[in-house]
Amino acid sequence: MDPTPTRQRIIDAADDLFYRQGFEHTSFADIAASVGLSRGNFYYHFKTKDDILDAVIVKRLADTRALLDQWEFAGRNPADRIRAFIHILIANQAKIMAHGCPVGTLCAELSKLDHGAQDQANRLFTLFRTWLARQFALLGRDDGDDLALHLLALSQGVATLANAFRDKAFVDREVRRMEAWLDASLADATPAPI
Amino acid sequence: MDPTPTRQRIIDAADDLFYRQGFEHTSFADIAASVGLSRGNFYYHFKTKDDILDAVIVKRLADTRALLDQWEFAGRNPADRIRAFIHILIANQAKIMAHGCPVGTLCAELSKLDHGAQDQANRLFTLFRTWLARQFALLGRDDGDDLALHLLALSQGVATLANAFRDKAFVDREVRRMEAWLDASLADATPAPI
DNA sequence: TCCCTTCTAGGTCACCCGTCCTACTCCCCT
DNA sequence: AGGGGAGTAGGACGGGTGACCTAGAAGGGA
Repeated sequence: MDPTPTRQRIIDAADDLFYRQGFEHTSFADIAASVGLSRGNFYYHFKTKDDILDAVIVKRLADTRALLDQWEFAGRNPADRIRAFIHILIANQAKIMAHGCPVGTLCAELSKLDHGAQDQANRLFTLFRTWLARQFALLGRDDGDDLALHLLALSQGVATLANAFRDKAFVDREVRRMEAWLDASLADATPAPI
Repeated sequence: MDPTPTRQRIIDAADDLFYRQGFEHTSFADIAASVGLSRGNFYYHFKTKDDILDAVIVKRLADTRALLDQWEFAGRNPADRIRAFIHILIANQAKIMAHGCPVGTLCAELSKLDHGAQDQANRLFTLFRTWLARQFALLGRDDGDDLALHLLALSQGVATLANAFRDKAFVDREVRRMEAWLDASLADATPAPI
């Protein structure tokens, strides 16, 4: 029998296609072909396209929470956990160079569409933000949220430029720069200049 | 008579709509309504939608070159010119919080669409990149391109998060951080940690 | 005056989209 | 054996899309 139910297979396929092609540019036919189902049958599982988007965002939120929990468990200290975050740029380098950051590009697209799911998608950012802020707070920084946003912004920008220039060396350089910045931030009692 | 020819008015309207709504989500009807023309008449000015996109990118390239030339002329030294770049985040703050960076969001969308105009759009990034790299080089840095990409990446990320969180204070903080980083980069003979 | 270029309005065309309906198959439960 | 729910296939629908055509208005030059 089928190990994963059809509904989940639809969500997985939509997740991947929304990432690679964008939400608006992905049609029911695309998802149907990817899953191997007939087009019209989707109505049984999802009433509208927005319902699929909601399900995809819920899945991404769950996946992200699981990822953060894993880092929380595996990292011996907050600094190592932050390094784990920085290293998604390396781990997902090929995908990021091909399609950008899944979170950033989705939020940007929904903003252009003035879509009602914007707030839900932005919660993906918030997940990383609060998690990073807590790690910095555990390191004794009282400006944890500020540092979290800064690191998040830099990684977003690296993803955007990596997508545009497809430059592997650039990503590697920026990752090293972030690691050096992290070390400097921890060494200083007072906040570093950047 | 009309001060600006119709073709230019179409390009201007498309430029604005592509920025606010995205390229794919903007239809001929949208542009026609914005300009005040009939729908079918577009074929006379532009054969295809891609032709309009090309014209919009050409216009943005020209506008960007003019902006960089203005900074080149007005800035007393390279450091002031780089500060002018940093301050577009303040000057265009409202638009950026509403719709993100025009360059970054366009390149990201064209990447998802696998559109043939990707390379042309990426030249917008290259314009800023080479200009910034030259300013850093004039300041005696031999890693001007690296610094240029870093500053470009950070400003892209700030635009992305500003669009998601609509947080004015965050943008102001990051601008101050960039200014402090610039000052530190100039003071050091050796490259700063970040 | 008449022509000819430039520009415009309005409409048509085929296509694809999201949505929705109905008939059918399969399989579990009684 | 038979009933019923879950899941599927295929197609129909209205609407919007980019693309395209044609008739005609406007205006300057010969």
